[in-house]
Order: sequence, then structure tokens, then C-alpha cells
Amino acid sequence: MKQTMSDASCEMLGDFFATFAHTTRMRIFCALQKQSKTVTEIAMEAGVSITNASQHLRLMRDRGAVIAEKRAQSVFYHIADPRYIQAAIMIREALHERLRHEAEQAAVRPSRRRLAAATQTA
Amino acid sequence: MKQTMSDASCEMLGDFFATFAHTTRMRIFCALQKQSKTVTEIAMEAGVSITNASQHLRLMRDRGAVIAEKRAQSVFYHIADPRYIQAAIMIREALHERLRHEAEQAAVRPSRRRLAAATQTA
DNA sequence: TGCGTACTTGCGTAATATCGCAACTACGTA
DNA sequence: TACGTAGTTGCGATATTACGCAAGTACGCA
Repeated sequence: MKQTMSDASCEMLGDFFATFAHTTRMRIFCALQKQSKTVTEIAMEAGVSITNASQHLRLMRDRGAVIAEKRAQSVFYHIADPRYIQAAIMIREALHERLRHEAEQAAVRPSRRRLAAATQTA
Repeated sequence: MKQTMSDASCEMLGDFFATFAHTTRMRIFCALQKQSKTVTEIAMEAGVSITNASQHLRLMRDRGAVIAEKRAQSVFYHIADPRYIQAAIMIREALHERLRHEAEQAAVRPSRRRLAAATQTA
């Protein structure tokens, strides 16, 4: 596996990240993690209007993040590649770990400050 | 490993993706893949002004994507977590695969059209 | 054919992001 | 202390993105 990236790859990856760089689109992505869903279902789960969900889904479809399939009156959307989910989970783990570290430091630092204050007043 | 995401995780991931949702920031990320570098070096590699690089780096730093370390007059930046690189590489592989498929289909479809045209004129 | 459901699209407005310029801070050295 | 290098920050102009509303298309069913 190549370990460096060309300029073209950077461009492409930037576009890909932009596809998920919005809370609503991320929620849509989460809603579709387990199975394909209709626009109405997605809109409900993401807590946005159907129009808005449709607009975001078009953007995601145009960039190859999701795939649309028309069945009867409904349009079912699903995530285009399971690796997108894998990658998201990997990143989420890293972010959660960082949050834990920050929480630990926040729990430790105040006592240090108290110590410093005590030293000063002493 | 948890396979579904909470609303908070979606929010957090959306912010994370936004951090890389720009060609310049993606180029900065690429430049830092192998080793830490100064703002001036990063600006050169990304092909932007030092001011602009600094602005993007601040955004990335605020969101925990990179870490800054001051040494003498320079500030060295490096990527905060190797998993970010792993994830980016995984996504890039998926995207490249999709491009290959699209290229193959583009190479196949025209002959089908020629065939259809020949059938029609016959 | 007419009606209802499901979704999409065009357009105007509002919110955000980006970038350059100029001014500013921080650090080392003569 | 004065000067040069390395980065950062504030601010204004411009570009991009998001969202709602209204209108439109597509499909199934009476």
C-alpha cells in the first residue's frame, strides 16, 4: 500500500471529507450504517425536512458516498463502500481516546493548581 | 468495537471531517505524513502563503488534527494520531478503486453504443 | 384518468468560510 | 537595545454553502 499521496489524491480526499463535513450528512451516514433506507426515513432519523435530506443525499450521491435505488415510489439509499464505515469507526476511536485523555488531564490539573496556590500562599 | 454511532459521535466526526474538507488542509496533511515540519516548509509544499498556512494550521490544531511544538524561532507541526493517516489511506484506496471501475465502464460502454448503433442501422 | 404519496429541483436569502493585507508577537543574534 | 527571521492575528472583501418555500416529476392505485 502506498504511504504517500499525490496532489490528485489530496484533491480527491479533500472532496471526500467535504462530503461528510456536515452534522446532517454525518447523521445520514450514521442512519445508513446498518441498512438502506428511504429519504423519508432518513429525514426523520436525521431530524431534518425531506427537502433538506434530499439535497444532502444528492450531494453525497454525486460524490459517490451513497448509492440510490428506486423501488416502487420510494428511493432507497445505502452507503457506497463499507470501508467508509470502517474508516469512520477508526477515526471515532481515535477521537474518543483523545477526549478520554483530555478528561483525565482536566481531572488532574486542578489539584496541581491547588498545590501551586497553596505553595504561593504559604 | 461499537458499530453504531450516537448523535454526539456524529457531531464530533462531522467536525473532524470538516477539518480535512479543504484541498489546502489535505495537502498540509499529506506534507506532514512522514515527519513534522515548520510553517514555512508546510506553506511551500502546499503552495500557499505562510499566512494562509498558519490560518489552516490553527484550525487543524484547534480541532486536534495536528500538534504544534515550538523549537527556537520555529514552530513544528505534526499529525496528532497515526490512525488519521491510516483512515485516509483506507478511504483513498476505496476512492481509487471506484475510479478504476468507472474507467473500466467508460471503456466498455462506448463499444456497446457502437453495437447498438450498428443494430439500429442494420 | 385523476389523486395521493414520495422525492427532486429552482431560486432567493442567510450563514460560513476563505484569503490577502497589514499589524503584531516571539525569539535569537549582532 | 536594535534588527531580522518565524509565525500569528484582526479585519474586510469575496466566494461558497445551506436552508426553506414553492413548483415540478415519478409512480402506484382507485
